[in-house]
Amino acid sequence: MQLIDEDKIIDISELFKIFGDSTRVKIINALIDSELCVCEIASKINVSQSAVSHQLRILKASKLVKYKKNGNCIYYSLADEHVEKIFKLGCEHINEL
Amino acid sequence: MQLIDEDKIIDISELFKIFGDSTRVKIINALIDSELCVCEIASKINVSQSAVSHQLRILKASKLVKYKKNGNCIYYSLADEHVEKIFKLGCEHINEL
DNA sequence: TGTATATATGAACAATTATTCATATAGTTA
DNA sequence: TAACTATATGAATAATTGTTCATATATACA
Repeated sequence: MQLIDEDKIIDISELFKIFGDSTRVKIINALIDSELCVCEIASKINVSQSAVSHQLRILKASKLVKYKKNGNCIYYSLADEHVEKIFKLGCEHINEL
Repeated sequence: MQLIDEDKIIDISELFKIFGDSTRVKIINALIDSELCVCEIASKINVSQSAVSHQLRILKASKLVKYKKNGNCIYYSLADEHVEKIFKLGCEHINEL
């Protein structure tokens, strides 16, 4: 007997799909320590501003990051503790292989 | 200061990529309850035998499932408690959105 | 107002990937 | 051995997706 219906399964796979790209994971990893603006993220993870912006859009749409304006910079941070939890569980698994 | 190097980030994203497909998540969900052979999985989640077999190959290669032979059936089960943990954390996140 | 900086976005392209279909392999049983 | 069942796999196809490049938008500051 399955407790989880098909729609939810798709939502879950969509969630993990977001974590399934190295640029996005780099962004998430960078934001664990502190909130950062777009160009700080780009330089920290060594990815073009455009690519970071495209990926932030996806992270934003999935509500995995939040942001606030400050001057003409936009500071991004992780949306909630779930994001870090999922990321860290992934780390753990990798470390134990 | 990042604690996690680039190689590991890629490994982590590769791991989540595996969870980022609904057929694979359906298989994982089906295997939480009990071990199942290929055709049982296929009929339980309503996906063709070939598609299930292709995805099991990927899950096997990532060491997320293990298997044993019994007669001419091959029974698959989740490799370790991490797999279920990651899946359930994904569920939790979805349920709280 | 004009210039510089920060961010977002559309289009194009390349690469990856999941499914289907056909078929191969292997074990079981009559 | 022959027929049947279970599983795996290669090739082809369609769809998705990440990056780049060019450019748009918006804010700050001189």
